[in-house]
Amino acid sequence: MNSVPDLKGCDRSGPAWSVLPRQFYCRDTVLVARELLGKILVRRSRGGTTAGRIVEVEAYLPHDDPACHATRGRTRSNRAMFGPPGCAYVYPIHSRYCLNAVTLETGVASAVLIRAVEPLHGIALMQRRRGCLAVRNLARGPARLCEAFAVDRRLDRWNLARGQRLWIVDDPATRLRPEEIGQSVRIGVTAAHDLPLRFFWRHCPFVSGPRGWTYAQESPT
DNA sequence: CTACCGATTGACT
DNA sequence: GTCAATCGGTAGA
Repeated sequence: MNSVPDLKGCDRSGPAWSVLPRQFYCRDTVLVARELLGKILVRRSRGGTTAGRIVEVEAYLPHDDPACHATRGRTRSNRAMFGPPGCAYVYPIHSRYCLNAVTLETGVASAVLIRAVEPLHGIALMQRRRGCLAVRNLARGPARLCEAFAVDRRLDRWNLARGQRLWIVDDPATRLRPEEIGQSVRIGVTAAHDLPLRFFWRHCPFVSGPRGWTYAQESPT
């Protein structure tokens, strides 16, 4: 269950890629967000398998973060965020979907939004699902990503640590150095637009956002 | 029930 | 660069 035999063409000779365990997500949300950069998102469905490298994420915090969907309390719609870490939180917006990974601990609502991946495997399938040929645009943006990976509400609360249907694997060959990680304010949010909780792989063409942002922001701290 | 709004995208000037 | 389509979630009558 831990190997990814389907990933022809992007598998590398070296240590086997392992599914990120629940423990990975049971940590500080910003830390999880930064470490998710470079990991591989995998989706296996009846139509086939797609995989892509995570290059852009945003953190949504449990406290003092008005942009977090759970900031006004628990509802039927956002209950995934209050559930166990390591599960998916799929939220509909503008008749599309966005994929999050729940973090921290059960009962505390926090998550990492996966905003963009670099398509690695199953590109033809993504092109068909998206109705788009340009590889750069297949999964650049949270809703595009979900369409390319056939992620919808049925995967809300799905356990990403199971290694089935939808999961994330470590790629030991890819470790981002701190200077390769850019940081900026989150895109599109109206509340808390001052918090720098977006993290992305600098100089990566598969990152979303207005032109220039990719290279503009330096990471403080 | 209605009214408003959004963690978006793609088309267009 | 600007802008509107689109629809589920949420709040409020």
